[in-house]
Amino acid sequence: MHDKNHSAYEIKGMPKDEHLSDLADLFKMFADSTRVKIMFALMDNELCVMDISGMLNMTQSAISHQLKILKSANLVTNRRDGKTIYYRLSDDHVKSIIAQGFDHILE
Amino acid sequence: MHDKNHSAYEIKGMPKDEHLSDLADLFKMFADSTRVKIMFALMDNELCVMDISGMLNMTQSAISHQLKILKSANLVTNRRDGKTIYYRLSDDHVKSIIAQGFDHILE
DNA sequence: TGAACATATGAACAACTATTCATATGTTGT
DNA sequence: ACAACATATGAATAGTTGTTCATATGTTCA
Repeated sequence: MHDKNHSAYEIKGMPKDEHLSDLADLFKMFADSTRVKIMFALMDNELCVMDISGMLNMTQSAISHQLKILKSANLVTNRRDGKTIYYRLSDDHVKSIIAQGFDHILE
Repeated sequence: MHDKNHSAYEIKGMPKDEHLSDLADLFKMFADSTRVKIMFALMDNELCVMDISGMLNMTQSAISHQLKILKSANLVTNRRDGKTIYYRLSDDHVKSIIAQGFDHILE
């Protein structure tokens, strides 16, 4: 049976559109394999752009663009040391989100 | 070897490209606010297409297309009861992935 | 069988996105 | 100041994706 008089406001526990949009935006960051690879690479150590570029066998520009996107989402931060800029994950949520994703895949 | 795909596999602890692609594909499912809303709506009860369509104030077609995508990713399943087809989440990973995402946002 | 209902589907279009290429910015050592 | 290096950035492009519209499939009941 279904109730035709349901309105959006009657949905229990449904967060506001704004929050659901933010949630989707967060997952967008993990929805590209290049970005996932970058985050995976940053799990253990901080790395500079050329390190990542070499590891993933992709151009410096492509990596730099993606790092900018990840930084704008506050998933990575960086520090400058001379000419080199080292990137690292900003917090442990990144690790746990990726780990949880793998849990789902490897079952 | 200077095989283009070889270098990525030399990274310690870096899963294979195929798995990282699967991971990104999984997160793609959560990277659209319509799909997140649908999954959220299915957290408590199973619902038919028109229920969801009404809740989200979107066309039946749009919801049906997205449900097909979610089903192809094995995130939802369905059962037919007469004319109506009820959808539900296929497992609890969906809930925990969304919950983890919210943890990150609400801090 | 036919009408009403519930859902699925294909094509088309607009919006978005990741990469490439060329170039700019910023840093170090000479 | 200049050359070499490391990274950032803007524009262009190709590929992807979500929604709409029209229509098809499948089910129930009279």
